[in-house]
Amino acid sequence: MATARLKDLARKTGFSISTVSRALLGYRDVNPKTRERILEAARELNYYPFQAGKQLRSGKTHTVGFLIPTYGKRFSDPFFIELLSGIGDMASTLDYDILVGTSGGGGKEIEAYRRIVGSGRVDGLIITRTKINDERITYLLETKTPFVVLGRVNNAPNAPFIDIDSKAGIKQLTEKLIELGHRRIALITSPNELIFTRYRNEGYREALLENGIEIDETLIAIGNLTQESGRQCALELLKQKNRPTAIVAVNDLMALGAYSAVQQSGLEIGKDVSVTGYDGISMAENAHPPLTTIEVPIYEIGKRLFEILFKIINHQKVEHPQILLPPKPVFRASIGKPPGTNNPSHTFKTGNDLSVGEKKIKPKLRRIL
Amino acid sequence: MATARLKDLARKTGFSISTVSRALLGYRDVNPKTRERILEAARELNYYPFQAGKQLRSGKTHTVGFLIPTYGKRFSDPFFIELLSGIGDMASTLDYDILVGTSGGGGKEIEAYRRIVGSGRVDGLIITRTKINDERITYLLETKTPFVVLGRVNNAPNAPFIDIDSKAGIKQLTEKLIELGHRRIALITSPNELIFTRYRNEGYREALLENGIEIDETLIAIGNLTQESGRQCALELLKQKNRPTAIVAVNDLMALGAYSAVQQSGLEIGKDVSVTGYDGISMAENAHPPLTTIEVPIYEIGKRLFEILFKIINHQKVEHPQILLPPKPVFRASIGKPPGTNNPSHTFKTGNDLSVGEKKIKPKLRRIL
DNA sequence: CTGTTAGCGCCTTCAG
DNA sequence: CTGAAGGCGCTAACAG
Repeated sequence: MATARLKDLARKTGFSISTVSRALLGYRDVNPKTRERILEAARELNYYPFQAGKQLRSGKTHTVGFLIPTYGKRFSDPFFIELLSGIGDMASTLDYDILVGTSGGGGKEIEAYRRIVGSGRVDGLIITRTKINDERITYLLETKTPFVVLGRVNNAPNAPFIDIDSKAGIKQLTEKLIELGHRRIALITSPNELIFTRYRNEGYREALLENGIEIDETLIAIGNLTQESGRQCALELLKQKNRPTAIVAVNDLMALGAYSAVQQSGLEIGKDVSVTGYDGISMAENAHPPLTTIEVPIYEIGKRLFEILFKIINHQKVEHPQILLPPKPVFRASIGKPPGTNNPSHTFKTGNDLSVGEKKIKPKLRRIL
Repeated sequence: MATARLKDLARKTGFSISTVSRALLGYRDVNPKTRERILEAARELNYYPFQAGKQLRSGKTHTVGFLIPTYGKRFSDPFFIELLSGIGDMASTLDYDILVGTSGGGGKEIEAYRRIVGSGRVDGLIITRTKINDERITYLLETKTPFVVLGRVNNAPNAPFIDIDSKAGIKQLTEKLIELGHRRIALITSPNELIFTRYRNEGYREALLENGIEIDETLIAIGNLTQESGRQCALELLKQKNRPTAIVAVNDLMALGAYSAVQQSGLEIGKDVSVTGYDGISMAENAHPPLTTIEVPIYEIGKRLFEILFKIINHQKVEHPQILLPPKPVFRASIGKPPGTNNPSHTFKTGNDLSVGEKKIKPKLRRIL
């Protein structure tokens, strides 16, 4: 019952190992009857080509690597499972596998990359959470290892990537808050070394400055992207005597953490304090009130990231190696006019999406019928 | 700049390939000076043994497999990222990698297992979301592939596993609701074919029956473990004229979905409707109000699952191959007395854990001082 | 159309 | 203490 190998198929069918191999690979110089018998035997014995042998010959692993970035031990952004699902589904469609690793406790992250690439375990890598002058990128370029980035990098102008224009995204959310009448708008942002922090901070700053609002550094808190850190940052922000009436968080998890802080402080989201996030994880939609955020089609992006990487690995031409998608803000009940405004505070109805990035025409037509 | 191989080290140091190999593996029959020179060269050239070559010789992949169970495309239970982090951290400590796959769209799940095992890509597997008479288990037993299960199986009495006694867990939560005065307690459960559904349903049924409450089948809804399905199940349940005053969901994600439904219906969680979950994901703690649930130390369990699998793979003795952990209920503000009771409805304070599984003595002492 | 042969990188006898 | 040789499973060039 041990797993079948070419040898076994050869013995069983009476042909040589190489004929068996050729038949299975679909070479044309094999007698159709022979091929049929061999395929039959392969099915019967549940044959799957032994990967290591194949790799040794071909140099291909049919595997791509993805290292889960971890900030501390209880890292659990659902974002990554969706990303992984997207990558995984497309990978399995194209008959690839995914090697997943973690930076593994205290070990240096780059070391994990060196090991995986150096030992020839993958044909390419998908990189996320890029940092300023990211050493992983430098290493992959040096070793000519194919890779694709979710997000952007600053040390490789030609690196293939997919990203959302998050500067524009955060800017739009901030502008919406300003439009609603907010002036004291806080920002819960991410560590400075992360590339995307730059873009998101910039969006916030631009929105304020263009509307004549001065940047108040005491309204800016730096979290580590976890829900708990969002809660703590928000608690600090709300402690101030002249507390903010709105909080812009750079990811949904921290925004949801801010929810806790607001409610814990006896305040109401969307009324006393408006909150926005970024990512569009499903928890955002189902939160109470539903969270205003930027929808990121992360499952789809995962698929497309893999497609790009696949093409690079197989030396196919990549039509668009650098994709910057427009942000898709979704305004929900987590934002409203600041307290002290006459008008009804809830501008957006619970559970009702008002997507800007997407044109929704169908519903209107339906109503007419 | 191509990756260094034994050949390169041999050329560089002037020794033969086999001497280099032995030096690197720490064999004692190598001249210390020789070894030093070889190790030096290895460091310099950034040598990592080529995995495929090693595997071909040794039969070991130093890799374990984990297939993400997907119910539909937007599956995103944060539970799995934490599990994966635990597995991954322990794996990297013991110098193993993880091969992750998805069932990949419509493809049969078992096919993915056959391919991964058949092609010799892994030394063992971690299995989750087991079904009744799970065919994966049958297959792994047949092929003598090492595996370990998160949860239990019904078709392999000796299969190594780690599980929480979820029957007892759900029972404790249900009993607590009964104790608070609830009589119409609904259940949002999972598909029947999942093994754990049995245990959790049983806990619910036992709690009711032992307290003289009849099972009302109209109070039982079956979801698919996603937040959205929890919301829909709860909506159905709350539509009834004689609506339930409490909802027991078999996982946190569905419980949080129920939150939406309750609030959408203009009701208040913990007051009009009590809700409990299961898993203890971080979103449960940060929800509003915080969710009563069973804490599952999933990161730790991931680590221990890998340890067990590691031992099985390496033919080490496993002291406790079957581990059933006691449930650890955490009562939070999502539950209270049913409406119409005189006493104040909020028995549990927001954000204050009242863990039963854990003895908390320190706080009391602190108060005395 | 089919079989023989060589070699990918590694480890491990076996000789010396 | 060191080197030569064989073979894990697979593919591809070559011979017939």
